[in-house]
Amino acid sequence: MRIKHPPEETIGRLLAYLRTLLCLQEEGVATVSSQRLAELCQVKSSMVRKDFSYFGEFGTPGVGYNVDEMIRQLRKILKLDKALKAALVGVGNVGRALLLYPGFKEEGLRIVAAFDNDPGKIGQRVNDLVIEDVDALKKRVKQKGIRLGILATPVSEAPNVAERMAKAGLKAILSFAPCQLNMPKGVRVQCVDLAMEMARLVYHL
Amino acid sequence: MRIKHPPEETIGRLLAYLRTLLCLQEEGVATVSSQRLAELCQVKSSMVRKDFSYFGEFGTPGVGYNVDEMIRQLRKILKLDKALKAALVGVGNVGRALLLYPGFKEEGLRIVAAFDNDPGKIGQRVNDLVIEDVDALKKRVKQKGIRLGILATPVSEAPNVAERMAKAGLKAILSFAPCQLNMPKGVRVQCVDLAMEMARLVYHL
DNA sequence: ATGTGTGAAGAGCTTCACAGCC
DNA sequence: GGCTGTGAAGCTCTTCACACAT
Repeated sequence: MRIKHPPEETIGRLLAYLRTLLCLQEEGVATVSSQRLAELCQVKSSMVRKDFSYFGEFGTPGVGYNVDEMIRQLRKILKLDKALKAALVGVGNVGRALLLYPGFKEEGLRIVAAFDNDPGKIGQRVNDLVIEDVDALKKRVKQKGIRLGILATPVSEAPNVAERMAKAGLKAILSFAPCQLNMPKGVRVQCVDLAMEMARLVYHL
Repeated sequence: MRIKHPPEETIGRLLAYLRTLLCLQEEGVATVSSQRLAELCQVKSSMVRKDFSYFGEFGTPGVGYNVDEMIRQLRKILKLDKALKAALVGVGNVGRALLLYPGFKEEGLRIVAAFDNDPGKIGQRVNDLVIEDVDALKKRVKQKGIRLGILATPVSEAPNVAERMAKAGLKAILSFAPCQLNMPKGVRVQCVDLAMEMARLVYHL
């Protein structure tokens, strides 16, 4: 293996495995079999082994996987082994929640700058960060070497803001605006549409 | 067609089509071809037609799809044609943002009750809603006929709270806690893991 | 001419099943 | 005995290509 690139779904599952392995580590578990890990993540054991196999051979036949080692490997594979800086644009309710969200830290992610265009918000402090004018975005991105962006403005401004973020040099954008954003090639967008997730659930009722 | 159930991916795309059709409607567009709609949603036109074909024949050869009619049909297919009530548990930063989130209304979703276990929060008003004690969850769910739940507590409490939500009679739960939740059969869980979405983006950098 | 609906082909993902290793 | 790694089979989803409708 290792020649063929893994399916996108594999990446999602590797993240789930990592989350679970961190729990096991906390409980003091030293090794885990693909079967046990699969149970905990609600997938098939062959799936776990296949997912891992895209990146190498990490297990010991007859024993399983070493928890500490596997965590290290997954962090490396998922590029979560070094801290990453992100810039947030749009400090409304969602933006504020993201600034205060504790979950990012655990994955080595830090929001190091926040922007808005509302003069009433500019200058305010949230969680050790001073909200700046969006006009300062490009400068800060360059200065701090930021590569990740989080877009949390209303839909009406999203396409416009997204373009500015791309022009500022951000290479990947996590968008909370429920709309299509067409970006220049080389800039990746991931959309989190809360109403859509909710609606998906409704469909299955 | 119509015998085979559609892939899960189709549901996600139908929601995207609906979002786009609503934009077109606002712009006063009367009809749209699968090709145009596909462009706007960044998929192939055959995909659009196939997705629709799982549920019936909605288009006119040589013309395309009537925007108003298609919106009506999609709302019906996705069960978004009647208002749905949801209960929120955990009014922290994320929970508060969700209570104030405007996007739900457009899909006919309304959060009609909010709960927390922090005595300091119980009794507070957020957006016309008084935060109640979690102990009142079951009673309110029954009383108001709520079927959807939103879980926005810290991870440490999530499994516990999820169980209470299931026992209270909620049939589907949207969880913002980054952890696996095993629910009794018949209760569906959809997890929105913000750090995971972010990490997925990092991987592709 | 233009555009839908769909069977069939193609691509991609998951599961099986077993050889090989501890 | 127990478990991993993986080719091959099986399955699902997507794309093609064309008959048919306006």
